[in-house]
Amino acid sequence: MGMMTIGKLASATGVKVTTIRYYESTDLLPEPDRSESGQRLYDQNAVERLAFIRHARDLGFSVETVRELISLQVEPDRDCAVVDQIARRQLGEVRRRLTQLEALEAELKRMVSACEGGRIGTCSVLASLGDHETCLADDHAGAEVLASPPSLKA
Amino acid sequence: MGMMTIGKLASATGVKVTTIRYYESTDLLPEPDRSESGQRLYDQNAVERLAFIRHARDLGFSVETVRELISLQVEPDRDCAVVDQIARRQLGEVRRRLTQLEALEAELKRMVSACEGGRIGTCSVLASLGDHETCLADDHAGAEVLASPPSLKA
DNA sequence: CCTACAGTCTACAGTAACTGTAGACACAAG
DNA sequence: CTTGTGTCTACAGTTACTGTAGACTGTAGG
Repeated sequence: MGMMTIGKLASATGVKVTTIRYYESTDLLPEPDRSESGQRLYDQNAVERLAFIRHARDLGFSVETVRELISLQVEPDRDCAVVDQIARRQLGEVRRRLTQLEALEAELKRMVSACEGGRIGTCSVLASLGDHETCLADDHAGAEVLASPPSLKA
Repeated sequence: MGMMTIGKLASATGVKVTTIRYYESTDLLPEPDRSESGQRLYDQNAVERLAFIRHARDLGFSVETVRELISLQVEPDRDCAVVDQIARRQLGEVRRRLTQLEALEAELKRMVSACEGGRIGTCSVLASLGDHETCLADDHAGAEVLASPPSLKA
C-alpha cells in the first residue's frame, strides 16, 4: 500500500501528472524512487509534501515562496515569525487584489447596465473603453489580476 | 504637433515603449509611419487606439478579446449585443475571482491570527498549509488569481 | 562643430508556471 | 494476445510581456 504511481499521486492530490513532473524538474519535489521499469513510485510522504505545495499554491503563494516555506519547515527550531511574515505579506497582496477587482467589477457593471442594445456605432461599452477619463486610478494591474487561469480552462 | 515619437506616445498613454512595439509586432497596433531615419511616428489616432487597448487590458480583457473588440469597432452597423455579451462574460469572470479571493483572504487571516510566535516546529501557519482538510473547495485557482503582476514589480 | 547622453532601432532570449505533443515503452483486463 | 490506458523523455508552446546587446539618432551644452 505504500507505493503509488504518478497517476495515483495525481488523483490523490488533485495535481496533474505533468505538473508533478514539472515540480520534480524544478526541485520542488525530490526525485522519487523508480520501479524496475523506470516508473516513478511515491509514498505517503510525497502525498503530504505535494498537498502542502498545492495548498500553498491555491492560497496564491508563488512557487518561490513555497520553496522558501519548505526550506523553513526543515529547520523546526527557527523563529516562526519568518513564516508569519510571509503569510502576512500574502494577505496584504490578496487584499490589494481584492480592492482592484472590486473597482473592476464596479466599472464593468456600469458598462453592462449602460448598454441598451443599439448598434455598435453608438455602443456605450465601447465608448467607455475608449474614454480614458474613466480609467482606473493609476494602478494598471487589470488583466494580470485575472487572466484566464490554466486550471479553469479545462 | 501631430506626430510624436514612441517615447511620447508611451508617456501619453502610460504604456511602455517595449510594450507598444510588442503590440505592433502582434498586429494589435498598425504599423506607424516612420521618420526619414526610421523612427516610428504616431498621431492622435494612435493615442486613442492605444488608450482603448490599455483601458480594456486594465479591465482584465485578454489581448485576444481586445483584438475582437477592435475588430467590432470597425463595423459600426453590427449589433451591439456582441459587445455587451463580452462585457458580461468579463464581469462574470471578475465576480468568480472575487469570490475566490475572498475565500483566500479568510483563510490567510485565520492563519495569521493563529500564529502566536513560537518555533517553526509548532507553527500553526505551516500546520494549516500541511493540513489538506482546510483546502479551498475544489476550484484550485489560487496563484493564478494573484500571481505578482508585472506592472506592480517596478 | 564636438561631445555627451538620452532616445530609438532590430533581433532575440528570458520570465512564471505550467500545458501540450510526439514517439516509445509498461501494465492490467478480457 | 490484443487492446487500451498509463508512463517515460525531451522539447515546443502558452500569455503578455520584459530585458539585453549592439548600433544608430536626435538634442542640448560648451
